[in-house]
Amino acid sequence: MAKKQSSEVTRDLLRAHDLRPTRQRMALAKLLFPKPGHKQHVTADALFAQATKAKTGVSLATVYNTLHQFTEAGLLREVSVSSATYFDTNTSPHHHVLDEDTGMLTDLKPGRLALTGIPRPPRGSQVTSVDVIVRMRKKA
Amino acid sequence: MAKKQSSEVTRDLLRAHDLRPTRQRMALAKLLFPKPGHKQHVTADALFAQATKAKTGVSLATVYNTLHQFTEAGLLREVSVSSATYFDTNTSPHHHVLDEDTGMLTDLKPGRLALTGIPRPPRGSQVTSVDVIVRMRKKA
DNA sequence: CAACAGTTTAGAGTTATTCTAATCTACATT
DNA sequence: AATGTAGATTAGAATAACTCTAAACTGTTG
Repeated sequence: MAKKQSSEVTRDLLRAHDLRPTRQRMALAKLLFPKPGHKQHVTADALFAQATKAKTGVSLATVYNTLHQFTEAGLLREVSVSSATYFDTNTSPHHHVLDEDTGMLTDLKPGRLALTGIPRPPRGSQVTSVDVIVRMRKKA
Repeated sequence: MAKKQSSEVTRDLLRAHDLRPTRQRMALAKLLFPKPGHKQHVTADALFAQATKAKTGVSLATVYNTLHQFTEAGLLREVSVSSATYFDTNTSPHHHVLDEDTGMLTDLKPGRLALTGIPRPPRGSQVTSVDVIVRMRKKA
């Protein structure tokens, strides 16, 4: 049986990452890490919905705060790009570098970055695009 | 001197892609393709600002419509991911497949997809992340 | 040049996320 | 154990990037 991670374990996890074990963080951590090794992808909205269903008193703002705190602590990894969409007049396949400080997007010289092993799509589906975005930022 | 692409050339470009050469599309095409081979990245907002500065009467909605039409026509390539951010409890480096029909994000088996030739960041900068997102969708 | 399909538009609506500033709480210290 | 306070939470407003709607306009075809 998939037993829920104990409060004690969760508390220790938070403490180990310098996060005060508040009621809200405990609840969210239990949803995110029900047991060691359990992997999942979650959006802020989905997590908020789960927390709400579980009658945890947690606001959406707290879900966002917590997800970012957990990410900073290394408990989560964020997957996304700048929310803006760029349109590139270069229509040949190539990849991009995004300067997070300025928002500037530049092409990666084609051929420099190689990508192999793109999975075959299931029958009836097609790969619409493969985007590689290397994000760079000034050192703190 | 970098001469602006003539109206004639622009008109032909649009016609060749089954797009009526309206005043608005002509203006935007000239901004996007000032001369053959000129490559650039542009956001809807930035293009709208350019068009506005050039005193072209073009609405923001038209800029969006036009960018998408040009993309469908193959004149542009869109660079972005789903606007939502996902948080992944798997913090080890790996890449993702996004099912565009359902919004479901799944991990790519590590090792399957290999990435080589990631550029060295300029001094003082660091690579914050390298995201590879393979997008799939059901065939039309 | 009439007619209509295709296009444009202002402004409202949506979605995902961040901000604000007031309230609350964990916990180190008394 | 009570207290002080830095840290945390919250409701709701604000923002950003689009998308939608439905009315007005325009290229093109006959």
